[in-house]
Amino acid sequence: MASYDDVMSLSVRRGFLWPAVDLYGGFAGFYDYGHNGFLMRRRWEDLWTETFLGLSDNYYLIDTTTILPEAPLKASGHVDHFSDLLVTCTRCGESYRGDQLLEGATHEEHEGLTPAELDARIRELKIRCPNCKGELGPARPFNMMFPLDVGPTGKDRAYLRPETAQGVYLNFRREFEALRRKLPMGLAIVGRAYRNEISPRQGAYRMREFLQAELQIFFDPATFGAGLPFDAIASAPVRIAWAAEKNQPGAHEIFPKDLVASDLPPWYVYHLAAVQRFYLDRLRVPRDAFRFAELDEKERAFYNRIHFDIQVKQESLGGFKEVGGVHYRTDHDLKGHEAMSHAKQSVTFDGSRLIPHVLELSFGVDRNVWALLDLSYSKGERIVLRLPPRLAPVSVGVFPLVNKDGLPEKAEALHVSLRKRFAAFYDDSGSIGRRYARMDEIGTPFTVTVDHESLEGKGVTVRERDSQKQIRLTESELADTLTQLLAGDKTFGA
RNA sequence: GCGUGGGUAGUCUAGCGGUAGGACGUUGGCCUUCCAAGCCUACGACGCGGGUUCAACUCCCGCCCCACGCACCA
Repeated sequence: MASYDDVMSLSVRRGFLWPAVDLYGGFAGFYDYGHNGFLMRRRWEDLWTETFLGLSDNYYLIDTTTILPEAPLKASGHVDHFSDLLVTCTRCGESYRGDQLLEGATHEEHEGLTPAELDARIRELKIRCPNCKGELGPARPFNMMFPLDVGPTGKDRAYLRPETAQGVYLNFRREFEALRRKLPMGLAIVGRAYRNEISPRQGAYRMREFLQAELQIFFDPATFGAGLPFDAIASAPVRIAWAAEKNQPGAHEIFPKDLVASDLPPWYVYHLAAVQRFYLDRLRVPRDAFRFAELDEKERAFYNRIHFDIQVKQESLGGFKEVGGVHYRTDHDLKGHEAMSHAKQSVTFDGSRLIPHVLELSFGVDRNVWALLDLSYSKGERIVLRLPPRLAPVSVGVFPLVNKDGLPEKAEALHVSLRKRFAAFYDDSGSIGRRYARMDEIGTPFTVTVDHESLEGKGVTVRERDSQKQIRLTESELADTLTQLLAGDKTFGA
């Protein structure tokens, strides 16, 4: 059980994460990673990449610009749907979205109005503040995207990308050609995205600059399901909370075939199972702390036909919180870019001509890092970060038992040799217990101690973080055994 | 953005209109044969800006930042 302050305090103290620019009082919505946070994050990204690119031989990482001109973001719908006109009540100060006020009054859709047009309509319809009946102030544009003026004249309107996905869609045709016209084709980006959140909150949970890891899978809906090894996931139930239950704490355990029976496409269910396996098996998230939460039609974006959030239960954030999503975006994005750019996005594959559909596996990297810090945090006599070994910033700590009799020299030599294969860290400061405690706090799974017996060729001790138990290994077997322990191929003490 | 509460070393915290104290951590040393021991040593803070005052960390104003609630989160 970790409170928000527990996680943040450890993060700051041990070099994981802290508010950016705090020298100048901070900068809301922006966080910096320290040395351990960066290592842990990179290990998460590596594991993510290995897992999801591993779903197919035709899935790859690409990297695209973080600044996009206006046109593609108009095509994607972000310029119109990500920008709202806000109207503030002059009496009670409450703010409303202009289009929603008009819709409430006329039951018609109102999009693309200028601020002046909206003001005129509000006067015409005599709309008052729904909260206090006060007079409404002038409309002002609010854009969730950060606008930029590119070039010397500043006339080329551009934005920081609000999601990495568009970079993939813009490169679909190039990659389809370069990857020799095969479907399904997967293109992933791990990179930064930017949203001008109205009120950033809860540390790394809602930030204005954040990292996404997104895999866009392009496929033919007619054949995608048949090409997937559905049997491989059929026996494991998937944890689901339906839209109506999202404020309840639990989840149903539903077998894949029953999800298909409830109208989800087999290929969609297959990917839910793959995502769940990533969380439960690779990230070692406790089963009851993981679920998919369905979004109903009102909640999901207009282009998503099917949308389940990936949620992880975090004490520090007050329960199940979104860390990613599985989105069936249909052919919305490619169609939009075709219409705007006039560049054909349809392709011929297996004898049929189509604009591929897209399944997006989307993950907030910072949110995932935070969730793992939260879940790993355990506090007894001392704080222990029970990270999965793959994610720990340091894999092996190396210590001399005492600082005399040549033990430091021997331990340092061992450290130098272990460094070639592991993220190893040497420490001879303070007592041995203190050094174990320091390693526990950053989640180092194993520590090796050189003692007097080591000088006599009787090996070294290896301590396991979670059990605090020790075994003695000869120096010749040490490296291979550590490799097996870290990979989970061997159980400690066995 | 609105409301409530808050901001003192790296972390946690005491305090006062007049020299800012502690604990833990960190540094260096002594000691030490396995889990934050002990002794010595050193480093280290009043979020920012303005005002009142002989004097402001303390009172007043503005801003920034944080948590929580509301709103927002295509």
